[in-house]
Amino acid sequence: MAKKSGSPTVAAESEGKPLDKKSARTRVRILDAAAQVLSAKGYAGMRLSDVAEVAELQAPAIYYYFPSRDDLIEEVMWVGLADMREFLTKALEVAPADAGAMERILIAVETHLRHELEISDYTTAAIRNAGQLPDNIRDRHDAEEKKYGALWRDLFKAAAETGELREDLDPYLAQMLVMGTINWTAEWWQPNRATIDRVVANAQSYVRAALSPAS
Amino acid sequence: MAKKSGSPTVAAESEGKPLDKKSARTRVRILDAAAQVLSAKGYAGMRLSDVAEVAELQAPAIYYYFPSRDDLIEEVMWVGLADMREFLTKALEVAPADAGAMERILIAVETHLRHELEISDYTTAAIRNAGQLPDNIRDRHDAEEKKYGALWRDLFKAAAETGELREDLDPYLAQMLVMGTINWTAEWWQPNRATIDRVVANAQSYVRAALSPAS
DNA sequence: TGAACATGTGAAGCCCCATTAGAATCCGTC
DNA sequence: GACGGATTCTAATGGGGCTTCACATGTTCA
Repeated sequence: MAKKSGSPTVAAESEGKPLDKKSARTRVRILDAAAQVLSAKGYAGMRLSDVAEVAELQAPAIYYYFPSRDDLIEEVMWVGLADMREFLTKALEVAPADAGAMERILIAVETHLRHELEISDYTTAAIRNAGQLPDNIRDRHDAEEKKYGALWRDLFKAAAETGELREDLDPYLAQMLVMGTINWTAEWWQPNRATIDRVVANAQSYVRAALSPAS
Repeated sequence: MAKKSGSPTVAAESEGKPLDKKSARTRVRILDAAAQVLSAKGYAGMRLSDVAEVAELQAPAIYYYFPSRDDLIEEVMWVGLADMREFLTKALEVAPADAGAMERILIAVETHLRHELEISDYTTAAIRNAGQLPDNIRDRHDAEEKKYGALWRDLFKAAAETGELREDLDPYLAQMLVMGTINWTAEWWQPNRATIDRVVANAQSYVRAALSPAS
């Protein structure tokens, strides 16, 4: 179940430090490692020694970059969602102006899936551990999750208003069912069983048919 | 996120011991408690002291019933899946003889959802922690999961053969997308947002439309 | 009643792991 | 080519949690 690590985007926010110094790169290496271990072992199962090993340094070095284990985890979880939201926002911005509500939903499906399956670790860490966080970390995560959900809610609201969503589906429930459809892919997808393109195509076809009124 | 505990069915297999003795009931109390804690805290986060508290006894007492923490967890995870499989098997057996392939899939959707949302803790524990188990526990779990997946695979195979599954969907991918649709409900459903009946109705409508060829 | 067996307890052992302390090493700059 | 900050290491500290052990309490049945 070991996954790829790469974290190309990783909203490099930090606190005003330059981004290309050796220091910054080490910080990212630690975050990547943490995402990988967190995704595989879960909140309580992630050990700093494991993270250190993946990041190729000694555990105490982590404290040079993060005040505590929980702070590191909080950052990973937050980046996972924030990155995803940024991705989706951008994707919707560049969508053709004449795209209908359903087409915008399908764009969101593709964006979410590609991000989830390609960038991966951060997102799967965020998804899998959302329910297991202690209260102190949960707050920032929940806030970010709400923002991401709001993007989707707007898409469904629009579809309901333009009649592109079947009447016998509750918009809220439909949204949750779609998010389940795509979130779950991270649990079963493996590169050797089907290409990402195939998964995206099938998921889009599936969602469009599930939501659209009979023509 | 605390959930209900109840474990009505709990395939009471054990090793030939009588089922109604005080002892057996205590054993079930411990299993129920473990399922609840496991579901909430994850594999590594589940503490025997938490389980003991929920089960209303002292932690060492658990060792009278289970050889180790891992054995207890293994049993919870296994029961979660085995119970579900039994449920689904029975539901398909009593299905009307003239039910089509699609109807049988919708029966499976309903059965899975009701079991997941009503019986809950065992299933959510099994679902959430499947990826975080150490190898020694994983084996029995994977084997059972494969059996459950086989039931679904047959349903989709049948639908593909009778033409009740759209041609542009890969049967395997379609199965995974449907299972995502329903598995994910455990992550967001709350009794106060929608009744189980509504969720079931929406999910069935969603899945049928997603899979069926345009009429 | 009392003897065997079934259940449950409290205290202690021991390993693992986050975290801290203090020193070593690297690296650019004067 | 050595000073100073940045970065990383090794070696301890301390608490938490699974597990064991020896004993208490309860229960069943002759």
